[in-house]
Amino acid sequence: MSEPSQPPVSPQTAFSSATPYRDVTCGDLRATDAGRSVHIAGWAHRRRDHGHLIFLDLRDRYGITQVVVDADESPDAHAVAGRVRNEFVLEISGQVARRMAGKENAELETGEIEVRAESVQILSEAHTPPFYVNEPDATTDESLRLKYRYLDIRRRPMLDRLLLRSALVRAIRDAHHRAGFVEIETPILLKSTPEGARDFIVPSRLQPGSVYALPQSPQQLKQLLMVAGMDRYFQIARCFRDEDLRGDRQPEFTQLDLEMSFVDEQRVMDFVEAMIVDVSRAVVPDRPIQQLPFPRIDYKEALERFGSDKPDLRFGMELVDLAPGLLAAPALLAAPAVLVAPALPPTPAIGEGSTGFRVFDEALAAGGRVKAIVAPSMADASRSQIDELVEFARRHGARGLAHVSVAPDGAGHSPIAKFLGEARVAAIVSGAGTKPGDLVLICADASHEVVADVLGRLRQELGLRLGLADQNVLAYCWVYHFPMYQWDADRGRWDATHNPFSGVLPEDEQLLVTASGDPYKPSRQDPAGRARAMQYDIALNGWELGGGSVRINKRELLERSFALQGYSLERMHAQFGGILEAFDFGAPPHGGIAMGIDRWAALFAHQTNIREVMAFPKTQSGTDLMLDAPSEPDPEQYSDLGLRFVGFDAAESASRADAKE
RNA sequence: GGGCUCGUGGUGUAGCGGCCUAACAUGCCAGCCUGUCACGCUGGAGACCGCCGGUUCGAAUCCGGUCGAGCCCGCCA
Repeated sequence: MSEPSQPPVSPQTAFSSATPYRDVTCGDLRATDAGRSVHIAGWAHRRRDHGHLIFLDLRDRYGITQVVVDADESPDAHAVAGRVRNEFVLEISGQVARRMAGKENAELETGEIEVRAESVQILSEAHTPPFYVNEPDATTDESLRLKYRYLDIRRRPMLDRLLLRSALVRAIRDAHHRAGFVEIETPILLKSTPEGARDFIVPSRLQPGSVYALPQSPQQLKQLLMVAGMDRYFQIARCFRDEDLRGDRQPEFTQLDLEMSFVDEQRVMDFVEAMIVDVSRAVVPDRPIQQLPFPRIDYKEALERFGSDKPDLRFGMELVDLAPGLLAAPALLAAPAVLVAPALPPTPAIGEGSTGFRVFDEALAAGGRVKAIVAPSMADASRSQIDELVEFARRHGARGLAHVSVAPDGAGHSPIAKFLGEARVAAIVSGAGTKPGDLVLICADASHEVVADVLGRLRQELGLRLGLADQNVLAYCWVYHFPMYQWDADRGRWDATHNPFSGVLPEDEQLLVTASGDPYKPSRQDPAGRARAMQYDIALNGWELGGGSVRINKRELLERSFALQGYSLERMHAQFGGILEAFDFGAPPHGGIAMGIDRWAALFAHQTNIREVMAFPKTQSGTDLMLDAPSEPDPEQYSDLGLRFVGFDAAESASRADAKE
């Protein structure tokens, strides 16, 4: 084998920072350089004019160097320096000198020296910037920052985040090359896929009437690369989804996409985990990883304990099932040892018991749950704070949110105590594992999903609000064994929860059948609803960082799975013919993952918003304020494409027409 | 598609029915200043309060609409 593992190092690429305009950068000079004659260039960060003496702070990406212009030493340079304003681009030549004793600036890397200017040349003048380029901490309206992003990037915080992102991508590449992965680009002009997010569409000029779609991810292509025998592939891939934006979602974003052949779930997770550890240690060496190996949590357990499939493990506050204690309470007053054990899913034997509170009883009778989280030290929450939490719960589908506050003496107090009675309130206080001063927040609903979702979101929100999460810790965890499908009642079929090609756990393979016996007549009662996928998500500090699966590589199984998802054979071939045919030519077992680089970079940079780690992001309404995109196309562009612009919807067109009259 | 918040000199904020001929800080312009580093001192210019309409004797301030930005729900296999 003659596979080059490392590219040869060319001496030409060890490129010095010297250029015709400079010998050194603004971050290079130290005390040992005193006496050197240097050329240096950069932006005027700040000017301090003392009359005969002018100080210029010269800035570039690498640092800031103080330049002194003395009217006696160099009158010409002094005259030019008098005209300099902030953000002018300058080229300066002079002598490096140690600063006078006591005048060093410990804040600057170059603070021991200064450049005594012999000449100052203005390479480019500059308007007064629309915000403070030289005060990086000054709060600035984000739309201004986006409109003048090139100025925002001159500031240290944005610059540092882009450098961090560059380091992240580099570390990812290094880790993959070390493990024998091949980096391969896949097309941006692709074919539309019917499922999932809305596609961005690009009309074809050479095939009038046809369109390309931009990839939502290179999913099928990476599987084809496995069929092609590439064995280990990765890519830093740009992906596109035409959905509404959020702080953690942009219409175009970057994924680390990888796929491996001859693997099972464990093997993929093992590699990805090792890669993540390497990358984290390389990029943010000061941030401790909470637990190694990463916890691997079954999907059902994650919902049961944390109410989330991307739990933030930096703090506890796990969900507690109150039903057993409530139902048992009147008879025997407390059995906390049993109640604390959180993880096991089954609801207690219901039917005869009552909690005394109708809302709880109805939820349980309908097969639902009564669960709680304990908010530490929130017993003294004000009425309006509680109301806000109730409102939060309602917004996420709960009908309400009950609470019990624990007094200093350990007694529980609650507006619903009159229904529950003392014994049951005591059962909640002890069963939930409270301490005096805690607040128990209780959600009951006929739907376990609603209870989990509401309490999971409350947990995350309160965990951050109460400062329970260590901002420095990286708590990675795996969540795996997701259900294969969820029932789509509107369309009467099963939807892949993740990816239509995800494989089923071998022991659940026999569940991929319908109750009706006809594979093309799925129903809610199908055993398929219980099937678990070879699917795993990686979460970091409560964010979904990525997800993947081991794929189905057997044609027969793929057809069964697609049938459950409502695909006739014809439609399956129309949509996925290429990959299906490929599978007939020998597809190895394979699996992989895709991870959100933007989110990863944001978390590394302590940001809650991926725009902060993107050079040129779009606003929430999908516009680029700097370039003013999107914009109306030229009519000629339509005719080339065989398109005609029919305008906005009827109502809007009418109102526009009215406006013109 | 929906809910909430915000929009006042270049920037960040204050003002929230008459005291506003709109305040403060910073920036900008001019002058002075030989050791500053958020230099300092003196003086000056700069906003009709996002836009449109309404209520009122009177609107930056209240109401409606609209535009823009943000957060959230829906959406995001």
